[in-house]
Amino acid sequence: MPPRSVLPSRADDFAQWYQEVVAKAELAETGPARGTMVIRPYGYGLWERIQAGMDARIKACGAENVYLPLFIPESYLRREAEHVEGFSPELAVVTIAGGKPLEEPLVVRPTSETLFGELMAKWVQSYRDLPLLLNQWANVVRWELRPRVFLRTTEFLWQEGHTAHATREDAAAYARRILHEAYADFMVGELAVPVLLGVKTARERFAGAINTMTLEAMMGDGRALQMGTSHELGQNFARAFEIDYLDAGDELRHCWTTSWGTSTRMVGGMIMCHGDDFGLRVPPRLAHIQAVVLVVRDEDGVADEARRIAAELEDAGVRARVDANTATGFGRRATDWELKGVPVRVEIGPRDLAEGVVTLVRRDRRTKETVPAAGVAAAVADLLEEIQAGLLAEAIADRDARTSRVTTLDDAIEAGRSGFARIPWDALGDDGEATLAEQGITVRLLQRPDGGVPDDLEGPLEAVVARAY
RNA sequence: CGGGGUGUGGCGCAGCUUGGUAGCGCGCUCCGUUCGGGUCGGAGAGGUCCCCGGUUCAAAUCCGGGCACCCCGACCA
Repeated sequence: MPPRSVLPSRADDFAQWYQEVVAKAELAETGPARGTMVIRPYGYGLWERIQAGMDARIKACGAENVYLPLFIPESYLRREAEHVEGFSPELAVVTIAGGKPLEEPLVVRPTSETLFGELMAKWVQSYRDLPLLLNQWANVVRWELRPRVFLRTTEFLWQEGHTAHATREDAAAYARRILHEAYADFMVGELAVPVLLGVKTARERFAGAINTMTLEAMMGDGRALQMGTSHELGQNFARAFEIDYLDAGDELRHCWTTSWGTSTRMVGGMIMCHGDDFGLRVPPRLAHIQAVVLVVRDEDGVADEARRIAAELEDAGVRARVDANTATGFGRRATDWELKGVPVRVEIGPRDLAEGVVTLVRRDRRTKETVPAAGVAAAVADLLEEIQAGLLAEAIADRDARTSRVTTLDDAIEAGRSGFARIPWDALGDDGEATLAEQGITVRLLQRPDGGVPDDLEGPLEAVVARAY
């Protein structure tokens, strides 16, 4: 008998579906304070994998990790006019400490450009100190109007990179390097989320940046999610914080800085991109448990055999776990692992043991297959690769099926309600963008017609418009 | 801020119109049974009915005031 679906139909209410999956898969729950989130052990396991994968790529791009304070003097934020204007509505500010009103309020960091600016100004003296490539893993706070678990929480975990360069070209190249080699590489390669890369319009640009680049993914309901950003900050912060250096000709010059970030939102994006009505589908390369060996009933040494198989899987490089908790019914456990999205289940019972076989179940298609117990480790390893590639292919096909090419504003509004619409930027422009916004549709990014990331806004550009989370 | 809605065991809810011993499902504990896709039966534990005040013999229920939260719209990684 097939299990009843534990989730509401996706067509009913995707946001509700998402909340249900997050709660039932034991990833996270709402925290005690408004808009905050408690990440549960299973959810944190996924986050740790994301963090490790991203950290390795960032380091490969030459950046080093640092840790800066949580509190920022309010005056720091004021130094860059656009920056403070952009963030002031969503700041949490400490005005009392030690039982007394503070002389200067402390802002709980919403992002750390100002703090990095202050410190970089001290650390950079000469062109020999450049480029200065820094990264920080930290929590930040933004008092958003409408929080959503993983996607937009009041407090969230992220990495924020901050760099200083001698020239505009060097800064621009580095911001793009992070975009491609760290962010896109990880999201496509491990999360199996096919992101579109491009630049933001002036309207959507980061507060204080001269150029904002983005990675946009399509969720299972056709809405867009920004999975990460990389900003060129020009000399705005260098001027405000006096991040200056002496060049080889003894001339004092402002640096060119960048900042870039990705967050726990990636967990949410992964869930909403791949999840189905039976719960999560975690891409194998990301999964902290890639295969669970499920003991149907512990008779005739089934549990011992399960442990042996798990050890064999580990030897083959598969992150495996044994579920011998037979006090809980088999159906219950099977459904729980399915809900958690573990890519492969190896089920073994007395009958299998007697016949020298196991039952292999792949989560992505929910299909079962009986295979000899002898070669199961190699079979699982192969299957994981196949599932990884399959999830990406499925996500690409789904996105492309929901992407239309249009040439008029009306068609863009229509198509943007349920998916992505590509429209020549000339046909839209600032006015068209404003009209779209009234309909709840935004320009997610601008691209070259061939999908490339533009270096400037000259020449032909295509806008991708959609509803966003 | 605008528009809707809800506060009742851990979670999800009914009861309120028409006042009269506080209930149901899930979860939890114990016993038995079942175990190859969320077994079944039985016995239990667990509640200031959001808060304050009023009406009444009697308030989860009616009246007044307050508080909190959720959903939809504008914001964001």
